[in-house]
This record gives sequence, structure tokens and C-alpha cells, in this order.
Amino acid sequence: MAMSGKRSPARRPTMKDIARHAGVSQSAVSFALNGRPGVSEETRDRVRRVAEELGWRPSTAARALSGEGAATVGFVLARPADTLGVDSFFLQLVSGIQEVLAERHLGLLFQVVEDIGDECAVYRRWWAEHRVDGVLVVDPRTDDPRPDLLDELGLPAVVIGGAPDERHPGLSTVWADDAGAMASVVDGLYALGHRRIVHIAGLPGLAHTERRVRTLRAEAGRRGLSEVESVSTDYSDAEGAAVTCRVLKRPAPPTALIYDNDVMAVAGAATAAELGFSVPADVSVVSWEDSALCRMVKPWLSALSRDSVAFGRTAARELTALLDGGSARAVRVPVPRLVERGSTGVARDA
Amino acid sequence: MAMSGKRSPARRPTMKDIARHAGVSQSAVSFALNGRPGVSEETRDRVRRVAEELGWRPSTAARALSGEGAATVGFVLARPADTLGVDSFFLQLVSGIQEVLAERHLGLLFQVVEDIGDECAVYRRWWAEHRVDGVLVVDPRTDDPRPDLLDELGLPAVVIGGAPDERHPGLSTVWADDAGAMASVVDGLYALGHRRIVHIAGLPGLAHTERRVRTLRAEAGRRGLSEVESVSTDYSDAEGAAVTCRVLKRPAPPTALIYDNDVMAVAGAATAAELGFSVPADVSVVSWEDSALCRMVKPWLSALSRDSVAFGRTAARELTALLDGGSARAVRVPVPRLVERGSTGVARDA
DNA sequence: ATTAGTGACTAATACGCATTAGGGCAACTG
DNA sequence: CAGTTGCCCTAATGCGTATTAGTCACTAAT
Repeated sequence: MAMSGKRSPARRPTMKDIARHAGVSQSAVSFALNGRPGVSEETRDRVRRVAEELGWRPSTAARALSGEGAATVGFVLARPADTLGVDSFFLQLVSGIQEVLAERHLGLLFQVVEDIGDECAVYRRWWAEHRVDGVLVVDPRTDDPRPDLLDELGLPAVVIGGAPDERHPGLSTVWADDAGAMASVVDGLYALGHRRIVHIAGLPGLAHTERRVRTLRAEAGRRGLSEVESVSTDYSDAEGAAVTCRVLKRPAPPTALIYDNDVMAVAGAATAAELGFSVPADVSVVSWEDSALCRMVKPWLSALSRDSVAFGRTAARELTALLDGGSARAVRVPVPRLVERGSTGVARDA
Repeated sequence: MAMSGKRSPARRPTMKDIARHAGVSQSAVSFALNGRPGVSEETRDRVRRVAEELGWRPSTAARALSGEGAATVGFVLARPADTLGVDSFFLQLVSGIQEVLAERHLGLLFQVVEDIGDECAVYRRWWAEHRVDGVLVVDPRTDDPRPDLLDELGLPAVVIGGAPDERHPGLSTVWADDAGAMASVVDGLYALGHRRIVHIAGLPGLAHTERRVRTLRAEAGRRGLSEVESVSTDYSDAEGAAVTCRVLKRPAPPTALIYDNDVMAVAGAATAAELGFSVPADVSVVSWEDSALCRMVKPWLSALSRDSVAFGRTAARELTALLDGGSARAVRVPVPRLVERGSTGVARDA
């Protein structure tokens, strides 16, 4: 009567089933499977075998409910839908994150939202719904509401790409030394004779953008270069091209362009070519992000290369450490390395 | 004694708290908040207000445990880590998916794995762990183990990009008519005088690859073209370039190249240029995927353009319909439209 | 006036797991 | 030999929600 004709989709086995099959109590099963004392090694083995046989897996829901956490970490990407275009960084980052999370059978709850306000709302909801044990935060800003929020919620978090922040001792940080990288890039360009340099920067509010801009200014000041500047963009190929066009049409155009991502670098290089500038004879191009894209144009673009997958792995490891009760740390990953390809050369007027 | 000095991270309010504040029982709260009969409108309102005030959100863990499902949808991407390079499709797809899921407060559990075997293991685990209510399946294969598995587990699923499959009436499908698109592309090229066409296809096992290959063969046969073929690749820029190089070095090189994605198309166009072939004078290039990439090379690439975000939205909607108890359907999204840009033209020998 | 019915609510239970509090039983201890 | 300890195990709760089975007061029908 109760059973209707519907397909019966293989009931999930529970600890009760195991207990019955093994002839012990549920508690014994729990002890056995969680490595707790209270059962003999013999029983433990038997229980394990039965569990294996039945294909048992703990219900995360039940686990979460009895205080063990949700076995899930969250990742929010705050970007207008149309902005996530050709961008290999995030997928690679996520891929690295997964490698580490998968080892521990942690799930990754992923969400794309419009802006940082929505992102905060998501954190609040996840927290209230008991959905995640911790989160990975990307694109830290100079004036960022998220650390405070996460502190308030007591949600373990790792900030990816942010400089260490002594005001939030609860948050871990994984970051690259953009300042050092920028200094070395400027160093290299200076050595090649470049004196007029334009940095086509990314979004102005982002922490790493600010670090790069500041460092560029400092380096320029140190060398007495007045025709060095940063221009903010939205990372899109369109703006990259537009800015390139604008600066190259000046009476004294820059001889070197530093783009904050690969998309803009490629678009910029193409624009330069259209305007009759030869790369690298007339203008050198550096991409602050390496990817297949940089090898799809002629000449190949010199680029700052970093291992985004490893970056993700590191971040995920820090988060798991935090979840295990470890204390927060700031981890610096290796400075991105400049891969010299065909797009950088001696300055024309040098 | 019990309370240590640790920060106390704002306890989550539960229904019990609401009940206490509103002066009713927990059951009344449950009825009130879920729109069940059994409470007066007055009480319902009061309870709602209190819940709002306290910032209450149902614990997904508890919900899942009491049979309501996990309020989560799964998405597995089976790709070797190094293969997820410059690919805008998936991020856009996911972005579209999220739009729909977010409305219903459904989470998206995301996982990247190495191969389809791992993917199946993930489904099994998610199912056993009670983690997801349904999944979105991408990259359907011609001989695919996943539909059977999902049937067996009784896990609602939507296959993205697969043709309708009458053997799995439980699965919904959202697909584009590759066959029609391929036919129209061949039509267009034929009209321009092209007789020797090479299709640089994607991975051989994929369903949509096979559909395109079959259609190309049929179209060629219908017109009596003997020098038309498909070559399988792994979607990488490297293979795209390699195949392009190989076919263009033939005694009678093709006059038109159809690439199964934007990455290969760009790499191929560059290779053609290096070999001294002018695009489109000597060889026409069509990209089966439109993105900013296609507008980063000269000439801009003609491409089959589809709205990936909308595609994702449609898929997500089908899944939510399934979760609501709807029956499976096969939905066809609009045929991708060929955007003519500078890379296609009249065949040289026409 | 007794009964049936209804609306508004409370009590009790289930979900699957972890954990705490026991309950026997054997081997020591004094 | 009673008392203690240690081992292996079972019984009983709790987590937060949904649901089912009552309870109680009051109205409508017989």
C-alpha cells in the first residue's frame, strides 16, 4: 500500500544498518568509524568492513547538525556577469583549491554575485544556514568590509591576494609580493632604457592594484622619472585597448606599457600595432599575468608568470589549517617571475 | 568554567529562540514560517516579524536531515588541471546557472576532477553524503556512464549539451542544435566557393563533437565534396596550431577551416599567417565559440555566437523544475548564430 | 443536550550522527 | 573477599527542523 509504483532509488545506508549487520549498537559503530576508543580492534575492523560493503558514507547533514561542521568551504566571486570573460586565473585558482579540499573530502560551495555588498550578504546567509565552515576571499580591497564581517561572524577565512592585515588577526592571508615584482619589472625596463612608462592598472579599489601603483610611483620617484604613471581600468580588453590608444597618441608616447592582466595586454599590443607602433621596437609590452593568451599573438608577450594552481593549493591549505584549529598566518608565495618573450626590448630613443 | 576566553561568535538563532520570543511552540513557528495551515494569520505575522528581527535562517543541515533535501546543486568539471586554460564558456555558464539558483537560495557545489571516472565517484559520494539534490552534467559523451549512474542513484540531473536520450527518461537535457549550425556554416562556406574544408574538432568522445563531425560528413556527401574532413584535437591552442600547420602544408590545402573553439581558432589563424597564408584571402577561418578572444586578433574572427549565460540559466531552470517534481524534458536552445567578421571570405580558387 | 466538527495550538517523534552517561564483566589491589 | 580499576559495549540525549498525533475551547448540527 505505502509503496507506490515509483522507482525506488537505492536507499542510503545509515549507521543503523551497519549496526544491525555487524550485530552491535549504533554507538559502537560511531566509535569504530571515527577512531574513538571504546571498541576492540576486532570489532572496529568488522564494522569497517561492513560499512565498506554497504557503501556507507556519513550524511554531511547529520554531521553538520551534531556540531561537526558542514565539511564545506565557500568561495564567492563578486563580478558582474559580463566581466568574467577570458580569465584563466580563477579557474586555475579553483582547480588548485580543489586538489587540497578533495583530499579531505571538503566540498566547495561556489557563488558568483554582482558586487561586494551581495558577497557580504552571501557570507551572512551561509553562516546563518550553517552551510560552510570557512571561506576563501578574493580580490581584497583597500577599504574592505569583509574582514570585519567575517570576524563578527567568527567564520574562518583566508584572504587571497591581500597584504597581511594586523587589524584582523583571525584571518589568514596568502599573498604575492606585488611590490617586489613591480620594482623588478621597472628595474628591467629602466635598464633597457625606458623612461616613459605607463602602467595600465586594474580596478582601482583592489589592494594589489594599489600596491602596484604605489610601488611604481615610488620607483619612478627614486629614479627621478616624471613621465611614469598608472591608469586604472576595469580589466576588460575594451578599456585596455582604449587606454593604449590614448597614451600612444600623445606627443611623447610611452616606450613601455605594463598591463595588469593578459587580456588587456593582448588587446593593447594589437592596438599598438594598429596605430603603427611596432612591438617591441617602438613600444615594449609586459603582461602581469601569463597564460596561453600571451602566446597567441605575435610577438609573444613577455609576462609575469605565477603558478595560480599552486596559489590555490596554498590558500586551501591555510584554510584547512585554520579549520583544524590552527592560528592565522600570513603566507607569502614566490614573487612572480618575468618570462622574457618577444614583446620587450631596448627603448627606441635609448 | 565552561566558557573559555575565546571570542564568542554570535550564536545562530534557531526556531526555539523564535518560539520563545513569540510565546508559541516550535511547531507553531514551523507552521508559520512554512506557510502551513495550523496558525492564525495574526500569529503567523508575529512569528515572521520575530524571525526577521532575529535574523533567522533555516539551518540547511537540519532541513536536509528532516528530508527536505540539501538545497544544493552539484556541478562537476572533469578536466585535467592544466587543460582549463583560457575558456570563457564555463565561467559564463556557471554565472548563468547561479542567477537562477540564487533566486531560490540554492547553493552550487562545485568540483574539478581529473576524469569522468572521478566524476562518477563524486556523484556517488555526494549522493551518499546527502549533499546535493541534483546535478548539472556537462560534456556528455557518446558512450557515457553518467546517465546510468544518475538513474541508479535517482539523482535528478540535467545534461548540458547532450542530445535528447530516450533511454534515460529521467534526465532533462538542454542542448543546441549543432547539426543545424554545422549545416548552415557549410552552406555559407559552400556558397563562398569553398570546396576543401577542414573541421578542427574537439575531443572525439564528446557528443556534440560527434554530432558536428557526422553532420559535416553528411553535408559533404550530399554535395559530393571529397576533400572535407574532421580532425580531432584536445581543444588546446597547441593542437589547434599543429593541425592547422599540417593541413595547410598539403599540396592542396583547405580553403576553409572550422575550429571547434575560440582558443584553437585564434592559434590556428596565427599559424596560418606564419605560414604565409593570408586570412581570409587564402584561407577562411570560423570559430565555433565567440568570445573577446575572437576580437583580439587581426582580422577579427567570424564566429558562431551563442549566449552561454542564457544557456546556463536555462539549464538551471530545468533542474529546479525537476527538483520541484516536474518531469524531465529536452529543451533546445537557439541555434548559434554565425557572426560574420573579417576572417571569412570568397575562396581563392573560386 | 450530547455529539460531531473545526480552528489554533502544543507535545512528541523522526531524521543520522556524535557524545555522554552508564552497565556488565574480568582482572587487579589491598 | 569487597573494592577498585579498565575494557567493551549499550542506552539515552542533543543538534534544528518538519511532521504527525494529540489537546483544548468553542461552534454547528442532531
